[in-house]
Amino acid sequence: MAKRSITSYDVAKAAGVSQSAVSRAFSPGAPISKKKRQLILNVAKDLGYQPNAIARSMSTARKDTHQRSGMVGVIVTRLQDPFFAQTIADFSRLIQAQGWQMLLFTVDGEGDVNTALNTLMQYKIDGVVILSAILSEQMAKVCRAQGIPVMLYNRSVEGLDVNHVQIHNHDGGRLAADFLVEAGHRRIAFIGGEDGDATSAAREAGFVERLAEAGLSLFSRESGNYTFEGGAEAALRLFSRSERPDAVFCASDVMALGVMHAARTEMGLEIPDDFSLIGFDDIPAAGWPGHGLTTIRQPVGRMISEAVECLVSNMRDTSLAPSKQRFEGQLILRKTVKRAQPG
Amino acid sequence: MAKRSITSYDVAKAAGVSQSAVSRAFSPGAPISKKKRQLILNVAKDLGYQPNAIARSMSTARKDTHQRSGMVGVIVTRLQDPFFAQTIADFSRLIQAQGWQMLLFTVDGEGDVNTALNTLMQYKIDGVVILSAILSEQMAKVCRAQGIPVMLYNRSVEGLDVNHVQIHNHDGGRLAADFLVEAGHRRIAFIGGEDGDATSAAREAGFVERLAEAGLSLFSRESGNYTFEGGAEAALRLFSRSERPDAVFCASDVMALGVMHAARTEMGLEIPDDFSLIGFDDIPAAGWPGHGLTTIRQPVGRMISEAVECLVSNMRDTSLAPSKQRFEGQLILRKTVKRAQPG
DNA sequence: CTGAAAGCGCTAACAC
DNA sequence: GTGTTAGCGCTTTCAG
Repeated sequence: MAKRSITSYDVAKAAGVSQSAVSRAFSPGAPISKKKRQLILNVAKDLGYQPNAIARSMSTARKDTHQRSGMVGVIVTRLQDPFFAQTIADFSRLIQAQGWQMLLFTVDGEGDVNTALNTLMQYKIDGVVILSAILSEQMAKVCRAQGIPVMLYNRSVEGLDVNHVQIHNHDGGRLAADFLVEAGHRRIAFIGGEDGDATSAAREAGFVERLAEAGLSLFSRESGNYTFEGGAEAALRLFSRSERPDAVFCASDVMALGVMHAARTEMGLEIPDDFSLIGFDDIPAAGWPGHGLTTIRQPVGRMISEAVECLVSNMRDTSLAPSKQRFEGQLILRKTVKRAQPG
Repeated sequence: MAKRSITSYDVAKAAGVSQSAVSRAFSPGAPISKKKRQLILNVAKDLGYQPNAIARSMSTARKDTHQRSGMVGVIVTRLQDPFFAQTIADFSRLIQAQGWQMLLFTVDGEGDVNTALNTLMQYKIDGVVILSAILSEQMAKVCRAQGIPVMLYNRSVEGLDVNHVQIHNHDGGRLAADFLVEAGHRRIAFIGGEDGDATSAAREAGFVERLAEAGLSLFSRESGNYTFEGGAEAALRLFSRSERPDAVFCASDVMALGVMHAARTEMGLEIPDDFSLIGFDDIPAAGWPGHGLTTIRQPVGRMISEAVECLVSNMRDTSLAPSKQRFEGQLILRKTVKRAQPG
């Protein structure tokens, strides 16, 4: 039932000027006298006029540079995960500050990314960031063809020429192993995320590599599906065997906290007295005093601003070459690792 | 540098049909023969053509029903908060399933809501949901005038004729008080969210009301700013006085967990032996075994589907009257409340 | 069922 | 500076 909304023509008529004058009044730097602009702005405010971003985007489509909609697409899995929630929150603030809107798409599996991307592209987004999901070579090509910069966050794809920023997962795994080995642990277990997940696999590979250098191999391994419950269940399995690990490294903090809670509450085990525990990410809950989880921190703030900065410059100048940034994880010492008892 | 993207004209030419045929091929139910549609769809796929949602939205603007952009705006504060993260995650999935896209706007203070709404309206969103923030009467009027349905989630505004779904905060507060009183507690404290926050105030009011019926008044109160750290600090203040509470009710789980961790780790207090604790929301971490936080659960799943359903029907038929839904919180018994020691 | 043509609201040449 | 005009890509009458 809504009546037709107010257009620049309505304002023009009311202000006694041409429609293009109204357009100019709303375009910073357009050739128009101060006085006339002010008049138009006033009339516009009275009428409650706001330029139609959709129409604006339509008409700028003409330029050879691709259509600027002012929207960037964001594709994300597991938004309810604290790590991603934080990431999205930060990203949202920064991209807004740069004058872009965020079109958010939640996907369940990695396969949905293509669909998501297709849908987003129909909205003529100026760029897209993909959180922890993979981009098919074919879609990468499509994006390039359309001049849409892509930012892969927390994931990289071999041989794909797109921007990415991510933590150095392999090194992070090494860091964890190094610390555990130096602390004298010998029966070291690993709990990974979803099976086949590249991030988890890279953390594991680095971890195992460093273990091998110390003459050790993985004592046991489980999958925890990147969830609290998954971590807890993995712990139960790990410690139900006759031979128990003396240290556990988890591919994410959420899983590590699952291990911790299960250990204390369901298995009557003390951390770090009965075994040492290391996580990955450094989510807020890891630092809660009662948890004190030792972990590998991802510098989320710096990573996100790098990602935004990079994406923005690519959107402003689509001819820029993709940049690939890797950040080093930092070992955060808290209370869940101690020197192994000899024997 | 991107070349002009593929339009319906390109497809028309390649398929040897008119442009309008292409349009019809992509509009379900449009008058076109099966054979021709199939041909066009094939050609389109070969060319990598996808209809331009922006342009589509432009041209449908003509109808007297308001412009359908296929986007709904979402305005949110504190996205990093687990409760909101869960809410957004659920909302995102449901609204996508209904065929809408989500334009997400993060605001810092309540004052920014107007700005956010204005920006979103420039994108001609079909509807908007506002999470835990207030809507000015003036903006409500503007939305109505433009035929944009508004859904207030987790907040209501007296005398404003817009949709809302929320938890019954007052009753939730009563529930908490009732349980504590029945358990024999007498020195009962409250930790609120941000000062002046209506949600927290309503929970407190219900809480205090039930206390009064038992002949009690609030033993003490603090503000915890809806954060973990705020809750922890509030606890420190609460227990540094000579007279200590025997029970604490927090306006949110995050704050309650702050209290719990501070109590155990920094104050050497046991829960529930030294005092009882109740939270509000029932976020995932509340149920973690080591926490076992007794709390008032918000049925997020049901609330969100109600919100989406309501918003969607309002978007499909803008003449619908606003609906106001209130859900009852549910007391979840876990391990942080016990009968008070006599004396 | 089909093609031609008229817009949706705006920006950006283009003349004055 | 300013008004006029031609599109941006699409949907939807309107004739046939």
